[in-house]
Amino acid sequence: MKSVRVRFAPSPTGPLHIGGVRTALYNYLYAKKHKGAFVLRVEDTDQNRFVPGAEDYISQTLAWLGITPDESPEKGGAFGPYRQSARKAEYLAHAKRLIDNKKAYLAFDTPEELEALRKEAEEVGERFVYNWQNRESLKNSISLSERDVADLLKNNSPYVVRFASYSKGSDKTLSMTDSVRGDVAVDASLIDDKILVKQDGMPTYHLANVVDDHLMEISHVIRGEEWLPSMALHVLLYHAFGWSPPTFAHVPLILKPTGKGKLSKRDGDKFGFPVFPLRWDDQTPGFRESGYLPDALVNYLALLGWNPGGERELYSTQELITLFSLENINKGGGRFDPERCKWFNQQYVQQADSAIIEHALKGFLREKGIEKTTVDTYRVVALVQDRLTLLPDVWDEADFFFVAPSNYDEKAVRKQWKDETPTILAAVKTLITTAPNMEAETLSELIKGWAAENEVRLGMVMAPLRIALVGALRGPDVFAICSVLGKENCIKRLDAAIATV
RNA sequence: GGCCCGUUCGUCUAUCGGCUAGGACGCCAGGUUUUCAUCCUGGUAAGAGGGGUUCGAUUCCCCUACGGGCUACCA
Repeated sequence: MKSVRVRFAPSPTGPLHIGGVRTALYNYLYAKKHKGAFVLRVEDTDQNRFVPGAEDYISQTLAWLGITPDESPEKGGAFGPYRQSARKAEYLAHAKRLIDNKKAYLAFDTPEELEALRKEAEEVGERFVYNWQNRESLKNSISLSERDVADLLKNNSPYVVRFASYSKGSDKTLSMTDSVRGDVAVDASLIDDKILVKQDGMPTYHLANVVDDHLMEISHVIRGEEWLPSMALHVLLYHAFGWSPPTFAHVPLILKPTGKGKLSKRDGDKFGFPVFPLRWDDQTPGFRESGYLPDALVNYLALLGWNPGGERELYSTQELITLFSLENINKGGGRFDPERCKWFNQQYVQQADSAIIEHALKGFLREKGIEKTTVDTYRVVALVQDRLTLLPDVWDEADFFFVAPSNYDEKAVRKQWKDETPTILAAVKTLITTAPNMEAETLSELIKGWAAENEVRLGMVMAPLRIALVGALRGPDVFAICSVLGKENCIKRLDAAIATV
């Protein structure tokens, strides 16, 4: 049994899309499950669309998510180079091999000529297809005499290399198997003569992809559904080279939350959720900047389009590896559901090591210019962690620990602030001042005891106390807040509230 | 237009011929918390339509509808 080698092969044309992230994840899970290799190969054969920084973005994303490649441009490996631009000679040699075997040919038709033919066909309601039916009447090394071809080459006439995908007499039906979809049959005579080498001497995706997958000994090609239509072409190419094709698995697309089509950047802007893993180009924040935990994203993405069966929702990456299988990938496209994604994050944030939350909190303190504080951030985190969904929520939940209220929630005051409130708070202040310690339990007993003794309804104490300390009716247990705030802070805030409200 | 792929609650999904169609998100209601959130309990809601095959179809086959992808000297 051949060892498992899979690859993730993105083009560095911009930030990695969330669908691409999931494809990478499935590749990773499959590789790890079978103790195989996960290869990152950069497909930068289109010089026009190349975007600087995109490759770096891809590796950073994979690193952040913990789906790190075993072989990559950065890391190297036994099958390098891993950047297609560095493998040009390999592709040209293979193209030549095909030409020598009459499986490919030189085509001299200019883009303008082809455009004209397309237009012509369109006018009669048809489509121009460059294939076995007309290749002998077009300008190429099959139709032209050897002499004409030699002349054209001598004159440096630009040309491309085309694949003679189908020729008269070959088998028309091509039966293939896809691990996700099962048997797929295609009429080979309908496939056009795809360009293998462009005028600029660079290979197209199809050539480079097939050559590399073979040379890199890729056993399973797990890629997006958008490639399903070219599976037949690729299989034909493998045959033309005399190679046996790898196993294919085409994963469904990720669709926008509502409406039609694929998930796009606009959807994120519209609904207010990230669509890119990391921030790109100072634009909208990515999942990382929005406070998503990598494991949560991985968990959500894994289950969007794949399911091991059963009723569990939460899986560690290790469990995903153990359970993963190509056959359990769904056939239909799935909508990205921001709410559900958030729920996964909430689950992970609540289970997270509190140091992660504390780190986020300290980031906010730095950002707000709060250099030193008497408040213990560790204790704050313990109090607010289970109230968080996204990491930045920590500030919304804990801000009042570090910044005394500058105003008091009007509605709360109107409802809770009575004539006798200042007197009650003054008494509470005395109790806190003279308390033997600042344990929440001690304060609770002290204040509740005082209220009972003096026949003051507890509600008359608790709500105003909370308003005085927090500025509104929100937050964790009020005695816990007192405890973490410390004696001095409590007294200051009580004084301020009594004076201002 | 042509080719290919798909279709179970609003959304993600379980079911691999026996179903009172299960779980999760969301939403609604109740409880806990003298606040808010968390949390707990309950509720809401689905096999696109039509033909077959079968004792029996969500499950297998066909047609239609709808959705998606591809149709570049882009990947």
